Formats: sequence, structure tokens, C-alpha cells
Amino acid sequence: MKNPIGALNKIFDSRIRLGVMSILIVNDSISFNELKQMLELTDGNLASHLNTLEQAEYLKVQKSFIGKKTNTTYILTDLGRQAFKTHLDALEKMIKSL
Amino acid sequence: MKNPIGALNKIFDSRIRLGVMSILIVNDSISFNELKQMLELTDGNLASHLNTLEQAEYLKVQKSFIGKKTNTTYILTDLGRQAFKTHLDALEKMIKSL
DNA sequence: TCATTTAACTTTGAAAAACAAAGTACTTTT
DNA sequence: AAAAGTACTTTGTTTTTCAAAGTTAAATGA
Repeated sequence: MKNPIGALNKIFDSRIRLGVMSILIVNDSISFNELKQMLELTDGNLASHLNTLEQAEYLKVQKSFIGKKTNTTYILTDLGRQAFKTHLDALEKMIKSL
Repeated sequence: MKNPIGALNKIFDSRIRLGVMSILIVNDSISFNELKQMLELTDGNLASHLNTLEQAEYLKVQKSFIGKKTNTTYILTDLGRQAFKTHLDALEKMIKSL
């Protein structure tokens, strides 16, 4: 029998990164502040998890202005979308198919 | 909007403990060595994760003999089964219902 | 019977990850 | 001019993870 946890993506072990991904999968783009409020995190904590996801190229940052106020939003990359889907499939398989 | 990760169980953030639970949910009882092989872990690592689950009263240890050889098996408690189910529900909700 | 092996741990220590808090740079609002 | 907001980075502590080695007890092999 194959190791059932081997197919899980280490990046998504973190509940916070899981949360970010699951929000981004249904919201085309979302701002730093919205994420911060939704996940109830400090700036630093959120920023570092976003950075991990960005390093993995699972999401991209978009800097824009709303009026004259800076606004940073995040969107998934195709790679991110695919990695997340693969992870969820692995999870489901692990739980159902033993 | 409610924090979507708040309902996740911290104990199941660990892929290893997740793996143990998902094995135990479909196998009434399973031995230390079977778990070790299935999850490809060192003794110490597995023992400590099992200990975490036992502390949480999510599983129980059963010591018995096979012939004259000691055999340690693990089974879920009702609490464990329920906690796992709740966690999976929360996961599903998080992913689907945003 | 002495040595080795296996099972199931515990202990130790190191590395990695998570996190809060404070600091920063820039802008906007008051 | 002062205060507040955005989106960070840096620092340092705490927590978690894990491998490796040591432990105990029993079983098996020579």
C-alpha cells in the first residue's frame, strides 16, 4: 500500500495558506486587507504566508490604486490553481479510498 | 464573513496525524508497525504523533499478544471519530461555500 | 546461554515553522 | 502638522517537527 500522505502538498499543511487558497479559488482577486480581516491575522503573519505562496508561484501580486490610495491584491496563478486542486484530490483520495 | 479557518482542528494540521486518522477511520484497529510502514516514519516520530492523538483522547492503545509477541494496536475513540468528521466538514465547507 | 533482533517506546537536541510586535516608507485624512 | 492607514520587513521568541540514539522487555538464533 502506497504512503497515503505522500501526495499532499507541504505548502498546504498550513491552515492559513489553505485559507488563502480557498478564498482565492472563488474570488478572482482579493486585497491584503480583506484577507487580513477574513483570516484574522496580523500584518506580518499574513505577509509572510503570502510570501511563501508567492515564492512557490502559486499567486501573483497586483499593485494598483483605488483613487490615490495604494491597493495590493492577490490572484492565483494557473500553477497555484492546479496545485491546490491536486492537493484536494489527494486529500479526498486519502480519506475515501483506503 | 466568518473566519473560514477557525473551525479547523489544530491537531489535524499535521499531515502525519491526518494520515493516522484517515487510516484508522477505515481500519478498526491497526498496529504500530503497520502505521510505521504505511506512513514511512521513524519509530520516534510516529510514537510522538500517536502520543499527541492519545493525549487528545482521539485514539486508544491496546496492548495484546500475538502468540507470545507483544503487539500494540490503536483504535479511534468516539471523540476522535467525531473530531475528525467535524474537521473534514469544516474543510469541505471552507473550500466549497465561500 | 549468550548474542542478536524486534517491538515500542522515551529522551535529546537540532532545525524549521509560526507568530507577535515593532519598525519602516509612503500616502491620505483631519 | 499630526494622526492614521496600507503593506510590508525585521527581530526575536515560542512552538512544532523530526531524526537519532538510548531504553526495556521479550523472542529468536547460534
